[in-house]
Amino acid sequence: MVYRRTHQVVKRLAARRSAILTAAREAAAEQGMGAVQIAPVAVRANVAAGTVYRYFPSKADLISELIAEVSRDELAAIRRAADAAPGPSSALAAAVSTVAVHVLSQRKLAWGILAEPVDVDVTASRLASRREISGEIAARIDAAVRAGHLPQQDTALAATALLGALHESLVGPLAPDNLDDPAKLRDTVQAVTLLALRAVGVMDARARGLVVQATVPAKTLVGA
Amino acid sequence: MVYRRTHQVVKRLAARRSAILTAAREAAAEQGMGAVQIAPVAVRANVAAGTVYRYFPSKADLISELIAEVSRDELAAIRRAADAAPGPSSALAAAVSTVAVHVLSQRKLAWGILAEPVDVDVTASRLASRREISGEIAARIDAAVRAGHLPQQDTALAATALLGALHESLVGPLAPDNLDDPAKLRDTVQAVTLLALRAVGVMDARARGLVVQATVPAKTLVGA
DNA sequence: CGAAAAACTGAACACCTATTCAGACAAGAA
DNA sequence: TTCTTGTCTGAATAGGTGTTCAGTTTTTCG
Repeated sequence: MVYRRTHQVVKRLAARRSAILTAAREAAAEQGMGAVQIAPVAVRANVAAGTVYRYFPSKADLISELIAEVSRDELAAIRRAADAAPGPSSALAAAVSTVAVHVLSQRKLAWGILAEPVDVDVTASRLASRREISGEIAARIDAAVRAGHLPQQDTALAATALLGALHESLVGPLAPDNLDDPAKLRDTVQAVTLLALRAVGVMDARARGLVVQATVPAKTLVGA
Repeated sequence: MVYRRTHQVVKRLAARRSAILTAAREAAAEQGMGAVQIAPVAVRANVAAGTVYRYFPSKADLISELIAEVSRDELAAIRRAADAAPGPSSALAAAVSTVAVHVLSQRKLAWGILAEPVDVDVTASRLASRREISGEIAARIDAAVRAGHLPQQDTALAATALLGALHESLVGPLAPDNLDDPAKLRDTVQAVTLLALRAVGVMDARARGLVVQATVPAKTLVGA
């Protein structure tokens, strides 16, 4: 008489949950956060509207989890890129240009995660997301400072400022608009990376070198 | 039989319009854009809800005008500060630290104007506001470049990035929270101004000097 | 003053989408 | 198979706020 979830059911439940999240992510990536509405997302995920509520207590929770998921992916990418760099300064350069490239390649999604007005309260998860990414950048700046490559500074403030600069200039309302051209995109990534590195105190000449180093692998990856 | 507006009436109408805008601005400054709702604003301005619609076609128009108004004030302050500076580099420093001080002294309002989620569409006026301010900063960067104080660069992109850095680090969700302490506030303004100047290519040592110069008048003004 | 025009009022309306829930359906145990 | 528990459905509900508009007050002018 005890009803126990069979393995098959557990798998189906997980798949559904994931399908809903994916549907939400796709909607956000295609049309922005505004398009993440329960009914359309449910249709996209092949479930009824009510079903969504068996997996997420509320729309706010759904979006929060979406934000957390994207944020995890982003953080992992940043770490991978930075850890592969030869030293602290180029690790910082790699981290920054990774953020730039990612943000640019998913502009709608990035804007949605970061700043797009949403009708439900997602401040907490947005805050958490920023904390994670900013913390990682701060750690990289700190490493470069400790290595004597950068002047002493408030690394948390600097990291936040860098991210603000990247976001506003790349996905903000004043962002350049012809970034579909790969060459233009690369130039823009290099330009903002250069600004970021100089901001924390890398000398102009050295910064230019780091930027090129950090961008080349990105290019080859895209080409591969 | 032709009804013509008497001078007195014209004045009263203008006063009402202004009262409504002021009410909206106060609400935004105290509790954020979310508090700018027709009914409460009407109460604050001592009119009925319906009356608001005799002055503004829609809530979106009301908020748009609020944004434009604040933006005009801001732009004027930036120009004043920059024009009073002795040279292009210190004009840039003055412009940047003016933005920083203003944003910090009206944090809720700034956040509302810049990035707070609003239920109506205000993208157009936010865009215009950003364009104005960013254009002004870009012009100042350009002047410094032409004077040979800064390396050649995409000044529009740089200006946008600088503003993003200021906003995110000063009124974003990760902004430091104990900025009511004047000393801490001054340090923060100086820190972000320093980041901004270095970002566009000012040498560290020179940047530090400019920052101090640009911040001292601000301090004395506050004290006056 | 009295008529006409404008301005104002505020309660009622409209709209939109998240959320609910009673009934239908599927899956496990006996 | 049959009973029970779990899951799904989707139409109906709920709640909140921008907007309207018929009626009231104020203003102009002969």
